Amino acid sequence: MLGAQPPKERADAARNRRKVLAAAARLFAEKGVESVSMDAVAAAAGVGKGTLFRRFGDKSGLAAALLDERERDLQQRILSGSPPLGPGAPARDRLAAFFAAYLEYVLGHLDLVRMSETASPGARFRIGAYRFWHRHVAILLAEARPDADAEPLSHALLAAVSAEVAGVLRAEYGAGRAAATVTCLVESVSHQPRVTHGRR
Amino acid sequence: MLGAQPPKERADAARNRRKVLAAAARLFAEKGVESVSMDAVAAAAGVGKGTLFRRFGDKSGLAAALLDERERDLQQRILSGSPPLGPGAPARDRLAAFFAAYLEYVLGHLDLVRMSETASPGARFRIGAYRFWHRHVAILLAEARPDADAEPLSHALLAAVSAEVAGVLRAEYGAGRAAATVTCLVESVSHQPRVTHGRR
DNA sequence: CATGAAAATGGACTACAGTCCGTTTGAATG
DNA sequence: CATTCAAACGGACTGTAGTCCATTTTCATG
Repeated sequence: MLGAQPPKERADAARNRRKVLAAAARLFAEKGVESVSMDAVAAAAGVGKGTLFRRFGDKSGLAAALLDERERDLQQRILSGSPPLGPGAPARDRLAAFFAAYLEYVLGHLDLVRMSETASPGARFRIGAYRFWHRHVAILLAEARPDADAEPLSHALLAAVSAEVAGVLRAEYGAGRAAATVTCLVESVSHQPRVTHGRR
Repeated sequence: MLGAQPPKERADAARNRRKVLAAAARLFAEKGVESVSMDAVAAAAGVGKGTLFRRFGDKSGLAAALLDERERDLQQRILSGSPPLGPGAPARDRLAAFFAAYLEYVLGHLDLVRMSETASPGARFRIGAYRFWHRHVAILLAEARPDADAEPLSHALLAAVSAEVAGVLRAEYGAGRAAATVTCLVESVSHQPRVTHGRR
């Protein structure tokens, strides 16, 4: 009953998907993500434009597909790696570890991630991977700060490590201060507030 | 020595600027910001496309120009209004007040602000107004949390009230929880952390 | 292996942002 | 008022994202 739920992929489709991903990876590496047009990718891959868009939806989808492997790696380390990134450590520590690792991931593929987040408006929140990060953070946050509204707060924290923001932080202050800032933010939020009994 | 530093604006330029802003405001209100093209604005204003772009740079510039008045109002309330938004209140309270007011401003003009932030990549951080908000937050933060790196942290906090994030927060959780979340975030960050002497 | 329907293909087509440059206009000067 | 030239103008032009649909390919079935 389990198994190949998605009703298979036709042979020509698989072949073309590989051709496109290979061509896109090469072109992006050569000329930079920004300056490669979808026409150029289609031409280099030897497929029609329609094929390209049918398969990947838009430019952000193509970028997301290229990031997929790296993403899965980080997801695995979260789900079953060693603490504090993986299970076993206190929620606060796991949050800090996740944000540090995620920031490193984003900065390591900045242009691709930016493209995957900004090609179409709101793209960031529709990507499957974002749901995963959001869920992960929300669960940890609910544990570390049971008094807070974990789901929306998770969006708010993740905003600080979007490609645009992470890129500006590194460009203006350097990778070290960027990382320290994210850590500071996350630690500030993941501690229970002092009780503010009585006086305002 | 003070005064008209910018060497004046020619009469035709001023006339056209007014025509464009009026036409854009009308069209945006009628059809929604997203679905109005720059061609349509130029046609409705009765000016050429070149004029439109010469004056406003790009679509995000046009949106920013339309927001200008509302923005100045908020800036005035911050610089010389009554506390806690204006001067006089403790930094922590001013931060909370600013973020609440800014969130309300963003949500009140969501489409325009989104356009001003996302029309071109990185547009958000180049807009003059962003510099103002960033500076304001950084100064207050430096006072409330002298141990933190205020400038980058200010970017990180402002990320939570970008049009994209604010829009998602309201769409998914409603305006009330969105506001509470931003307040929670800001209050968490603007309190000195407990000293974590010794362990870990 | 023949067949036929669903899936995939490719490239012409549309719509839009943004550029370029020859022409027009405003206003400062004598 | 005539002259002059920098500033502003406008619309044709370019490059790109994304759509559409007539044609081709795959593969399950008999």
